[in-house]
Amino acid sequence: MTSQAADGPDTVAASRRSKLTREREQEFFDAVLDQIRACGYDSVTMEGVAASTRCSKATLYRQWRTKPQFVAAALRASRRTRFDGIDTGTLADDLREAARAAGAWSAKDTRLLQALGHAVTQDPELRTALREALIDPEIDALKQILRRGVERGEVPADHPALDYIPAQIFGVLRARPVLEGKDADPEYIVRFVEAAVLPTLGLT
Amino acid sequence: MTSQAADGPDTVAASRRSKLTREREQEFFDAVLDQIRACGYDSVTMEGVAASTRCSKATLYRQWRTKPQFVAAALRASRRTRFDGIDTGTLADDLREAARAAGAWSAKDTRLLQALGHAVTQDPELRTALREALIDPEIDALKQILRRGVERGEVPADHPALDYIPAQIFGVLRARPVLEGKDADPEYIVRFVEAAVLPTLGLT
DNA sequence: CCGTTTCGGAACGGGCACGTATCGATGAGT
DNA sequence: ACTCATCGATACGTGCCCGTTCCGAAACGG
Repeated sequence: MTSQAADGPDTVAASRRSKLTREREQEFFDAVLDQIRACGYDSVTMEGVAASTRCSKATLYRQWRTKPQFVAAALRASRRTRFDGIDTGTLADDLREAARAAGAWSAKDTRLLQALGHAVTQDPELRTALREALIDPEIDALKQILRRGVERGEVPADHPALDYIPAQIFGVLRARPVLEGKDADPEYIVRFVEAAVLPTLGLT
Repeated sequence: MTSQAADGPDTVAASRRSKLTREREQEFFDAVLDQIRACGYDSVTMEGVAASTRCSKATLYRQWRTKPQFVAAALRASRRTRFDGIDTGTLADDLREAARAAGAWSAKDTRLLQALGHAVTQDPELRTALREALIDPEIDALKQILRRGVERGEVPADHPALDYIPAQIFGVLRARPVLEGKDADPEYIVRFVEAAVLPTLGLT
């Protein structure tokens, strides 16, 4: 009893219209995202997710009306701040740190982005869910890093390359698997920042 | 008669095991690539292609055994050198020219790349067809531009940023639609090259 | 000019996945 | 201890698409 209450008293008391625990729900989300990474969005089936989590298809449809809504919920639940809260004091080190985080970040989420890349253009809800889960938080964090650098006077506010830096890092991250067939590891992306981004900004 | 012979006498005389003309074949290819851009790879159906080109499904299956093989053939047929043969004499202008070409290039082929992005990880034949049709030719042309610049002494051969330039341009090209929701037009990508790439290489 | 071949059209069998409905079992709340 | 909602399992109806097959019609080729 006491051990079960460790989940948090109000967690259960709070309006849970379902008997599924949060952990159980997260199993469904992990399963569907894993299958999307492996087989692509279209090839993922509710039946497959139900089978791999040993739950009933009916259960999934009771909680989420349809497959896109289910996937969107999974994305929203996996929303995490990954390289947020970086603040070393200098722009160069902040960017290096962000690059390192992005490199570690890359492997799984790049796959997810790739697999959802086209599905997202069809379903608006899926689109916003993906943006809010994987894209906007990181881009915003990056922009904040840059803004702090500008405020410290490390780089002029109207530096023409500033606007392109998020697209550059995101782009290179996603381009390497296509061009070289390897995932973009931290070493690769840090080296890129030091070789291309920092010199452009006049740092180092 | 004479006007029909304008197709080329040997074009017909050459071993065409099929009654389909090259132009007719290209209609099929254009149709399937258009549908892929519009609906994604998985959603494309042989029935849809047959209907939109007013041919029989049987005809498609007579020429190509299966859907991936058909799409791969379409990709191989659409293989074109886009920004090849650029040679202005200076590295900076070559890169500007390549950027302009890439910007015009982008709209349709970025969509195709996006739509095929995941399907390609499943089917090796599709993968090589896509690489040979859309990726390798452009990357090779870009590398040649850079190599000529090195040979002219405009940039040191061991410049650390050199290796990243193809990935940068490709990456930024594909990143903008995701981050900003607009296609990367020539103006955008040329501005990027001038703001970020050229300064990094020490070219003003 | 006539046989042969491939064309376009249509129907078919098979499989698969969506989303629904039914049914006993189980666990929570009173 | 009893009730009731939700669980997992399963079966079902529907629609879609693959790949095949059959059928005239039309176009080559000799």
